[in-house]
Parts: sequence; structure tokens; C-alpha cells
Amino acid sequence: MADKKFYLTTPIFYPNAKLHLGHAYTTTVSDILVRYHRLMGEKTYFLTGSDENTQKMVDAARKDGKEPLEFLDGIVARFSSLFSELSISYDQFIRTTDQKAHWPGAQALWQKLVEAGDIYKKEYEGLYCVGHEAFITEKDLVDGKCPDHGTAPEFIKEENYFFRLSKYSDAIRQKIESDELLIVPATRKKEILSFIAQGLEDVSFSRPRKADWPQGLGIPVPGDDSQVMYVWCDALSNYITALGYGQGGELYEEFWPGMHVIGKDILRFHAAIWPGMLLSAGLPLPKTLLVHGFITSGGKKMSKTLGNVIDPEELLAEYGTDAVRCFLARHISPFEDGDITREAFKDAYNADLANGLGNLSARIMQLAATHLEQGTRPEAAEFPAEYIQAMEKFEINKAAEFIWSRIQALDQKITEQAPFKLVKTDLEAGKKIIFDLTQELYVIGCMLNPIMPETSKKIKDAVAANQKPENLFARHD
RNA sequence: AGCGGGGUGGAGCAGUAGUAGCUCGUCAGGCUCAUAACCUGAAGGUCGCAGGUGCAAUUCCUGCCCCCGCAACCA
Repeated sequence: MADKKFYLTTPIFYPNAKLHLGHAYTTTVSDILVRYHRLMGEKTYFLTGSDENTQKMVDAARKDGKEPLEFLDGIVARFSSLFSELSISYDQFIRTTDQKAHWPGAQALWQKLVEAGDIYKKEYEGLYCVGHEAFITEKDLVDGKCPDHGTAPEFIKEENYFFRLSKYSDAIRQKIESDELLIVPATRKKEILSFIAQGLEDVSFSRPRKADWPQGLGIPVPGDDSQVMYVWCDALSNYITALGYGQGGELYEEFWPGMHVIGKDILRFHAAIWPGMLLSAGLPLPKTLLVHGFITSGGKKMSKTLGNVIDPEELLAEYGTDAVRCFLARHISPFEDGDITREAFKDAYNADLANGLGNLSARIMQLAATHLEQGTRPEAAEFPAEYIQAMEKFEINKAAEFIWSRIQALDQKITEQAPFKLVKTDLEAGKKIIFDLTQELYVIGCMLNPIMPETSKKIKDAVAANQKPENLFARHD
């Protein structure tokens, strides 16, 4: 058990805008899983980062009147400030513009694909839409313009490198079917298998270096400085470059392969292109892909025009870190789309935290502080099987549900056994009940560790100190 | 068009071939240790529609209807 390893990554995020609730969700789910495995005594490594070599970022920077690299530093600082407010316990933040940490590994991986004979040059011509950052076909056009962006596409003829993904369709399918590459939930596995069954096409793997990209942006293709890597080798590779792949990294030897937490929109890249690259390079595939859904608000996708955007920063400022983590963990399924509104958040906060956990802690610890002589810090808390099973299956909402069923059971127990009454007639019997309550509260504190690290500590400390904690969660009305 | 997800008491969700559960809300009662909290009970659903297979379907199959996402700030 002690030498079990757990490596988990989030996607790397686009630094052209600030992070929204969806990013906060991915990262929080990831953090809960990592903290759980850490709690189980495993050696963990938790990676997150930013995907920086992109045209959209350059555009956003210029629009902001900043040089891209300077702009990036500012955005990345905001990322880490959000992560810190969310108590995200990552070990490393990888940036794809990092020429020391990232580039050598990405280039080493490219080289492997070349050696495997899977990189070839191809002339490509077509209509390129700048807004899409992609080629579009003539039949997409309306009046000669891109219907989404209202601009005429440029006719581009360029030579690019391609990756022979088609060669790996069968091998990838086999790995996924056999769960060697486990895709959770099963519906996503089915979805990607039906996609792969159509046969995978080779993918464009590089772009000509753009004149307006500064030095330091875009990873040069080994042996061809006129080209930079396209997103696949540039970004997906972060999962191993961060561990020092290609640079004799010990972390790589120790932790790869691990698991990726991703949103449903990037399933294809992670379940088709990325495994294809790894197969070509002769490297192990990730063990698990956890694919979560999107967070909607009022049943609709959050959008500025609808005005239903919920900003994680605002929620954090109003309710605090653990309250936000608790909502995301308990009320959003890690496998499907989930919904949040301010009203629902407030209701859940009052029910789960103020009336539930907070009030229970207060009533038990008030009794304990009044009637017990001293606190206790139980040696090793037993984790109930239901909790373990849910967490192992990544069902953090069910794990949370289980904790709250325990909270309810304790409230019932206090009412039924009425230790506050019993102490007046049979002090010892009353004290025994109160002591038991503190022990059970302590276990709840332990189980809460991954989901609500701060609250977990406060509860355990309160039991240890035999003191009623400060009001943990004040009601919001 | 195609692909994917979903339609279950007022709201949000679980769930299973055989008396339909949970949370919130509502109503009534109880308790007083606690954060006007907590506990108990009640009302409220023909489980989208129509067929089919089964002794039996909300649960399996077929068809249909409706909603949502796949295009934006994107996980």
C-alpha cells in the first residue's frame, strides 16, 4: 500500500481568458481524487498547467496591448491565485512555453515518432479561417464567408508534417475495449469506440512558424525551424514532459502512466490522438481517462449573453473554499452534466453545511466540552467500505452522499438517545454516548479530508481539543 | 442532417423486471444539546407518448415527440 503510486493530471488550460466554473470543477474533482489517494497513504503526483502556444492567446494579448509572453505571465498568475483559493494541492504547474521543463520532452517525443516512421510531410491547401484556426470547406461558406465569423477565409497552401494516426486505429481500439486504457464512464467509452470504428485519419502535426509569433512561443519542429508543433505534440505531451520525459526524469520512471481528468469536449484528443502518439513512441498508455460533463446554469450552458454565468471567484468570496468544493463534489456528478444556480447553491449550503455539518459539529462539541474531561485524537480512523468503494470508482458525489448519511444518522442518534438529558440522571452513561459521538464525528472529519480539507482539520482539531469549534458555516439568508 | 446526453411527485436528482426512493420546498407533531437548528409523520408521481416481448416493465425491444450539448469565454 505504502508504495502505491498515483499520478493525476488536469487538462492544461488556455490562457486567453480567466478561468470559469468549468475549469474550477475539473480542477476540484482532480484535487479531491488526489487528496483521497494521499489519504490512503499512496505516493501521489498532481499536475496541472497551461497550454500557451496558441494563436488565440496571441490575439488576446495584442487586444490587451501586451506582448504575448508578458500577457501570459499575468494570466498564469491569475490561474494560480484561483487554484490557491480552491485549495488545489498540485505538485507542478507546467507551461508549454517553458523551454527547460517542456520543450526537450516534446521534441524527444516528436523524434520518437519520426523514428517510428510515423511523421511525414504533406502539402496542404485549402481555405483557412482565422477565427476557427482551422481549414474549412467551401460548402461551409455562406456568400463566400465563414458563417460563424463573417470573414472571408484565406486560401492557403502550406506544407505541414502529419502524424500517421490511421496506422493505430486498431491498436487504440483494442486498448480501450480491453480497459487497458480505462475510460470512465462507460458511455464515453462506447462513444469513442464508435468514433474509432470509423477509422482514424492522419492528423496535421505542425504549422509554419507565424511571423507575428515572438521567439519563445511555439516549439520548433526538430530539424525544421520553419515549422512549429501543432497542438497535439505541443500540448498533449505535457503529461509526460512535466515528469521529465526525454530528460532522464526520475518522476517519469516513477509515475507514468497515470490518469487524466478531462471534460467531455476533449475526449477524442485524449482517447485517440494521444494514445496513438504513445503507441508510436512505444510508451505506456495512460491507465484511466475520467471524462466529466459540463456545468450548466438553470439548464442552459453558461453564457455572457444569457447572463447566467457563475464566476467561481464570486462564489469563493461569498461562501469560502470548502463550501464551493462541497457543492461541486456533492451536487455535480463527475460523469454527467450538472447544474448550478445561485439559489441552488445557497439552499445546498444552508442544508448541507450550516444546518447539517456545522450544526452537528456544534451540538456534539458543545456536549463534549461541557461533559467530557479531555479530547481525543483516535489513532487511525476506519474508513467505511461504502466510502472507499465510491472513491475508488471516482464517484465522489456518492462518497459525499455517504458522509451526509452519516451526519444525518448522528443527528438522529442524538435525538433518540438524548445524552443531554441522560447526563442529569446517569452521568457516566451520558458521557459514554457523548464520547462515542465525538469519535464518530472524528471519522466524518477524516472522510471529509479530500473534499473539504480545511473543515476536516477544524473538526478533527475540535475533537482533539475537546472544544466547540468556531461557527463553521454561518447561515446565508 | 449526423453524433451524444436527457425526459420520474412543486423544484433538483437516484433507481430497479415484481409494495417507486433521496434532497429541497409544503403541512402537522416532537425535542431543546445545537447555527430560528435537529427528529418524527403526512400530503403529492398513471416514472415523455404509442406499440411489442414477459406471469409481471418505470426498468428490455421498436417507433415517435420534446429538451440540451457538439459553433462562443470553453472543462
